[in-house]
Amino acid sequence: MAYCRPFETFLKDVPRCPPAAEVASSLDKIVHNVRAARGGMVPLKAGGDMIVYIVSGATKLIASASAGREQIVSFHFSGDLVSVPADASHSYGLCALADAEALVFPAKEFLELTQSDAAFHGILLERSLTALHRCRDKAVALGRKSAEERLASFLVGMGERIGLSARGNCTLELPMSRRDIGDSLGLTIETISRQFGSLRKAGLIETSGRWVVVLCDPAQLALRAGHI
Amino acid sequence: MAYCRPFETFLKDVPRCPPAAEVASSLDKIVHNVRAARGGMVPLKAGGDMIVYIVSGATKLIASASAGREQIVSFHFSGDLVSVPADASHSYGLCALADAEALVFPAKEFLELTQSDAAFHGILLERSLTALHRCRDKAVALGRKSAEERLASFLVGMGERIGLSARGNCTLELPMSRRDIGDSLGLTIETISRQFGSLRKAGLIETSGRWVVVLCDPAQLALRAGHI
DNA sequence: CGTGCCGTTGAAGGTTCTCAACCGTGGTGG
DNA sequence: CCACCACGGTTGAGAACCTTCAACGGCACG
Repeated sequence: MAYCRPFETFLKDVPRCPPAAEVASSLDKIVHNVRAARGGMVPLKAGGDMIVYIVSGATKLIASASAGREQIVSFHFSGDLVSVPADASHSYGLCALADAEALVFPAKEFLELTQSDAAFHGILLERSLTALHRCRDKAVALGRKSAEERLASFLVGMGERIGLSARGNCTLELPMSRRDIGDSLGLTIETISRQFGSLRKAGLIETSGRWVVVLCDPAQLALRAGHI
Repeated sequence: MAYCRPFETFLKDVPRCPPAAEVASSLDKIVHNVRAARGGMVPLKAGGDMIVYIVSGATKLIASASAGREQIVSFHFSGDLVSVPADASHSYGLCALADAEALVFPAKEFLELTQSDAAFHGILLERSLTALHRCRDKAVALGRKSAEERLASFLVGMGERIGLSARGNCTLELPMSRRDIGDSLGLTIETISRQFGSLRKAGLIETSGRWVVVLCDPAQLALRAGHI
């Protein structure tokens, strides 16, 4: 029964109110409980879109274009729900930034089984719209912003999602490498490094080691991010 | 009662099966029937996210970053459902490419009212996931692709959505200007023009006037688009 | 203490942007 | 009817930003 616990976390976390026992048990039948070590791919059964619930850890959703180029489409943390398409213009995969535990559902069955539960479906819709809005903001950054603006934008966004705010500043423990940040912002690691240096020199951030970043003035940083 | 017809189109087009009369009449109470002339903004009541159904015409969803830079996030044609967020990192607006007619719903009420209709909500979820997947593919293009690949990607995508296929080629009547294409691909009009020239010289497309593009070999074009 | 990975820094190069001029089309008015 | 203008698109030259290539530094691990 210990094997079951992540699924129970999922049931408690995602729907606003617990789904009918029947729905829960049907979902339990199609779920795959998986783990991935830091740097490894989250194993997704081939053949169809998947819905993945991140139980613990942190992950990146990677799209591969031709010629080995990789674009990180989004980062996901525990509690997030990710839709991973199988057939698209690019090939997608989910990769662990830190040791991760996830629940994998075939999307088609997942959506069919939850359809009877209006509240549950409502949550799914809400979450997918949030994901869409985030993806659009990312598209704006990739399409129209300079390297500095992209990094500022990234830091502000991460601050809002996983930062610890205190007295006007925000401390951030990034789970991803410079390379990951570059692959997410459409830039190279060198450019990321230089922009970190530039923001540091401007007094907007402080860094300590590879992972910790302090946003000294998030509002000012948001301005530099080109946000409205 | 003639005023009512777009709403009926919506009811017939969007849900797989007609919603309960009660749901339909509640939706009818919150809908705003709007029009926008070519080049004009689709009027959205301020104060909250909106869901817009495009009855006829063609539209672009624009995000404004600071300094007047504009990024076209997506194009939408008749039958499409668009979510327009009010509070985001950037300011969004819907603009008509051709004279357009649309139905505007406040998102919150729309989602609440349709929640009781499982099939309807299912469709909404499916459509928002499609939008998310398209947005991700766009993010890959903006983050990791050259100008030529972006344009090829755009043309292939438009071909799939609004092209007329015939004997291995695909004729496309674009409703948007070169500037719009540039704003969508994160490039300038000059670069768009040069890449059109380059694809024309390569024999992959033919153009006639401003609007008509023939994709001579869509498969080859998809290869140039850097698709997997 | 050596090794390997990640991050930083510097110099050269390339793709796209910016600026500018020119062309073709469609609409307007004399 | 045709000249004129406005607008969108095309083409060219130079500049800017980011990438590429390369070397170096620091931290973790064996």
